[in-house]
Amino acid sequence: MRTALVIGDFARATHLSVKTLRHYHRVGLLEPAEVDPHSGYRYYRLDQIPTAQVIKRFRELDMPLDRIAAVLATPDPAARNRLIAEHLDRLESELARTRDAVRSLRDLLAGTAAPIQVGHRSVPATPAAVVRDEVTPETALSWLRGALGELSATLLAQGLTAAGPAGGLFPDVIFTEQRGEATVFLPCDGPVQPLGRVRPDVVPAAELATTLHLGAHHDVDRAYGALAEHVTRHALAVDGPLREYYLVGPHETAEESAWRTEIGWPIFRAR
Amino acid sequence: MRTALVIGDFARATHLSVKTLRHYHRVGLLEPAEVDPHSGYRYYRLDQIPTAQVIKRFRELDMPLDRIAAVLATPDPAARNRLIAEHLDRLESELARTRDAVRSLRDLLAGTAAPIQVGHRSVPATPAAVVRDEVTPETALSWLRGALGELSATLLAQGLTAAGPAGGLFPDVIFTEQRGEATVFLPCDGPVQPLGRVRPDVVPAAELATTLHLGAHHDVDRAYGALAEHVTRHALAVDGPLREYYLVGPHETAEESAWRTEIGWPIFRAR
DNA sequence: TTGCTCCTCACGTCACGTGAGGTGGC
DNA sequence: TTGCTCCTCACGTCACGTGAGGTGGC
Repeated sequence: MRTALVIGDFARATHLSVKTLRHYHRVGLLEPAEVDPHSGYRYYRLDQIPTAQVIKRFRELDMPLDRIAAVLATPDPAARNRLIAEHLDRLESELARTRDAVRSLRDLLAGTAAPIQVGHRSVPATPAAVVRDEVTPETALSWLRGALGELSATLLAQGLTAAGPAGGLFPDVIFTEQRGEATVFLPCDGPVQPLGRVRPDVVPAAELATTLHLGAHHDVDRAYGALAEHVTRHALAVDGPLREYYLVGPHETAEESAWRTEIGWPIFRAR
Repeated sequence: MRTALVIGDFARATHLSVKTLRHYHRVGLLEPAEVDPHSGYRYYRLDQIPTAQVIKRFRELDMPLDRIAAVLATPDPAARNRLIAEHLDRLESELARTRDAVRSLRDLLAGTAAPIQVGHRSVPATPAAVVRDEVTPETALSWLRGALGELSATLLAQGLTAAGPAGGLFPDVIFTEQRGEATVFLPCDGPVQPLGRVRPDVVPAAELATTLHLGAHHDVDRAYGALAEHVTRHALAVDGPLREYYLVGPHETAEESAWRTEIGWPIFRAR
């Protein structure tokens, strides 16, 4: 009992604030070794200091409290390391995103970005293999990567050939509501058999205002902005999903700077 | 009027959600060009798209909304760039912090960190030049840097010589309440004249449990934990500010890995 | 006229911090 | 006994998201 620490002592020992320690108790992340049932005083043991330090490190890495709890509750070191590695991966991709955002911000502010060319194009109805799923803007990119991979693999397995570049359909609600049902498709020269998430379907014909976006996908909003401006200025707006064609995409190369994406915005039929 | 966009169109054009746009209106960050007084409908102009894109980029860099508003309200490009550079600096130091935390976490989990040696030491009352300020754990390090610089410069200017390593006094409340009045001191061989934040004072004598912390300051909590454990286990605890001596510190080298800090925890007089 | 889009309002989320008002331990 | 430390409870912060209930525009 002489080695029990009241909350203030434990705060000094761990550099976690008293408020934080109470919060961790409330949510069950770090329970005091003993709580006086009368006074409510929390008592911590010395051997809880290392646990508190580990929690503190995870928080410095912005790991959510429930994930920290999950890590601490995982006794198997391999499974535990997997959870940690996952988080470090997430951190790293966030870091990459930050780097991209810095570069993109510099471009925007410097006004050095190339002006965006808008053209018009008619696409016919096209038989294709498709994957359809509920996505959010954050999950969209990795979902796209996986779905494109699955489509290519399925066509290959069924002896079919791609009859054009892969593409995607994104209904408005994805942008206004931050989630909705997106479609990726890969046109093919014969009917695909349903397998996994892959289904046969026909991508509808469309009249599109288009622009070509070069490089990584994270700053396509400039292309979208340019199309929106064009379509509005010329009073061409019409309902329908936004469309992307992956001329060079994640299924061809991991080198994002080499990607070429055609963005299409639905418009009135030109003639 | 034909070029006005309702909120959903503007969301599609900018990839900001409708909820987000309403929020930005509420807080005054991005006001619609027009609001119908009857229906409350928000109308945006095409030339607001670039502004929205800039805001989006800043948000991807986690800049707080009020700072973004400040940047947008700053017409002078130089002042504007200063605000942005400031934020990028903050980002960078956070990045460094993250890297440190990853390394430190690995050490903790691997258990490869060297065991921490605790000793006892008696320090006499010492005349010194001091700077005292309200600090929080986050601001502590940069405050320390500045105050140490000011102390060295002031002694030099007054023809005085440091009579020992610089140090700091940190009362309990800084750790339990996340803020409090800290003191940095630099012992000197004569009475310093008050100048700037610098005052003469006497650093009180103390009996200390001590340990030597090598390297950057961010993982001193391991040293604190070890001292807390030692002091508790041997029932030596006594009230008083925690103490640090910067044997090699930020005023000598910017290379954090070279820093040597003695951490002192007040204890009962040994004899 | 239908139904889609827009509106407001109140509340939720996450990880705490703030502060009031009060009790307990040495 | 004093005063410091502890307690709970309710509310605030930040940047939105959720969802109910209702109106407006084409």
